[in-house]
Amino acid sequence: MTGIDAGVFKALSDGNRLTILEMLSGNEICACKILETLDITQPTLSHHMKVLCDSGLVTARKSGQWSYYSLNRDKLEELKSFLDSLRPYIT
Amino acid sequence: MTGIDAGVFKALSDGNRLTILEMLSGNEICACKILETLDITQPTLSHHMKVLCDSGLVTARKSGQWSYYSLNRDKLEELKSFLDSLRPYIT
DNA sequence: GGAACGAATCGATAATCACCTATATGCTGC
DNA sequence: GCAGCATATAGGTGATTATCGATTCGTTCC
Repeated sequence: MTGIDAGVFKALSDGNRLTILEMLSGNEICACKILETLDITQPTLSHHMKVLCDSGLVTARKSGQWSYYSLNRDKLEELKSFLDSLRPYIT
Repeated sequence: MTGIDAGVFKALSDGNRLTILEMLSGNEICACKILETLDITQPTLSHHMKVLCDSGLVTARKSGQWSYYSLNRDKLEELKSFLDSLRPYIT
């Protein structure tokens, strides 16, 4: 109906990815910095960043050999709009 | 950090469950009504409703042999608060 | 009690996914 | 070119999950 994609929520449905999003709040962060924080290997982080980017929640910027990530405002707003459209039943 | 549970998003990460939530927007609906709409079997619907209830997004009410479901306002607010806490990076 | 109905549980299966190791790619110096 | 570093991809594995048919449970009505 609303046309929102379950894929966005699938991207959010992992503890490590939620931690990454919290790290990105207000910041643009390099992959290596995220790797220091999480207890996962580099390929696994790369996988998670791909999921987040593919979902549209995160955008990537490459500078030389480094990758910087940040939150995508539009997608966040889209998510909030969807949640706002869900009205609890008034008894 | 925020302490939000990835399980809530896991519950949202399925197309059928998103459709169910949209059906529940503003309404309290009987399971049999949902079953009419979705192209799934009754055991599968029962599974999805359990996932939604366990996540806290949906509450169930039994009346005789019927089960009625509705959205849980508090959990929805919790979700919105989390999304609000995610601030996009200002360039 | 017994039939009928809505809903939950059981058991199984195919698909998805998070994670790893190993390897490849791409960029930056020298 | 070559060494070194950051990141991406390939391939594989164990765990989770969406789905089904069959069955069970609980309620209603005769």
